[in-house]
Amino acid sequence: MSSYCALRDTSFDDFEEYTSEDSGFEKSLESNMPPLVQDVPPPAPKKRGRKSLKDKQLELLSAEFKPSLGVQTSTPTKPSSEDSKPKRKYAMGKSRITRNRSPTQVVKIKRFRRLKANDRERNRMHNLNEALEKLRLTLPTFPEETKLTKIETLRFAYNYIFSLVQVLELDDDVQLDLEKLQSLTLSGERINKELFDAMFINPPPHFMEPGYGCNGDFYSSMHQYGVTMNQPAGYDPRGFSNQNYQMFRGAFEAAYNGGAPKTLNHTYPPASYHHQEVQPPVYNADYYSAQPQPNVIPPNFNNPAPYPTPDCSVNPSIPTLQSPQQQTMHYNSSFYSQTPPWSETSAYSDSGYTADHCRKSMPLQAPPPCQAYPL
DNA sequence: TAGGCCATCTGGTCCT
DNA sequence: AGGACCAGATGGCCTA
Repeated sequence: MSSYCALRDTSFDDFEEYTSEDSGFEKSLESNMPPLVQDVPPPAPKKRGRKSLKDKQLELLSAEFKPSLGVQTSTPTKPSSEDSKPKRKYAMGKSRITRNRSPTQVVKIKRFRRLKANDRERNRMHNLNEALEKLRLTLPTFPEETKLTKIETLRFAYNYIFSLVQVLELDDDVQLDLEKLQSLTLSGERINKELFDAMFINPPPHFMEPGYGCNGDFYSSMHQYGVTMNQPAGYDPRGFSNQNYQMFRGAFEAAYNGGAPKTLNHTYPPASYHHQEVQPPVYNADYYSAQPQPNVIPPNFNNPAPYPTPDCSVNPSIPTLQSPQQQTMHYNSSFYSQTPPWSETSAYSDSGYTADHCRKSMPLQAPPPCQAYPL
């Protein structure tokens, strides 16, 4: 994990600690202030974002605290205990910053701490963005090479995980590759990215009509597209036809094969599962690279049963993964940008259908938090 | 040029 | 006291 810090760990406050009794505070700043340089090179040049004010500020501070030639510039050492003077007792109500400080000194100290906080915040955001980038790379790749925005990445990740869980929960008696998927038609329409988008991810607004459980969801979309849903007694919205299941399964397998990480070791199920008494086995990437295993059902809120232990090491059926370049499914940005309809903050809630409504009208459950690919 | 996206700064709050 | 976290503000870059 890369990180950088524009300011050294040597804090102004520590520095202040052993100069607090130095009447020549300004002078000590000049001679003892740690150099304000970057320890580590900054991240790669950014495409966006304004030019950092940090550099200007640090330049100013550096100039202000720049040691003159011939002046000791190494980090000053704290005087030994023998040399230390008796501790001064400070007036009540005075902070370490304000005591014995001129207004100018207080301003400078606060400014220095502010710059340190800025640096920490910047580094924190870089770490956050780095984690988001890992998530972005975990998702199916984009032939168009359009970088997902942050919100798109998060929304698509949620949908993607949800979809994969749904696939795993379905019956697993169909083997379908991408070619077969692409040869299928639905209502006389060849499956293309627009139809895929509309069916699975981003149903058009006019599909958002009451009557199909959670409006805007996958099943509603399929129904709107004329998909015949099996509706046996005790209607289960997941029991759609075999052909439509094939399309669903194949589509997400294609995405799955195109974007699943290949080399990382992961643990699964999520940490929340560890709260249960049964200790689950550790799954590796091969497990997730393999075809969904029959009778291997991840626990959800309705099915907290223990995980079976797949023996991937001796399973010869693990398929060869497609590289992202081989993936032929095409998605555009809108594929990723929709708030999941089961989300509490979904735009669908504006139409009166909230996540709570979805839960009541559909037995589908949101997937458990997935930690298969730790960031 | 407006709007989206982003990085950064900033002050407040909470926690250790 | 100081760090982590958060959200609002600001301004730069890019695109339609």
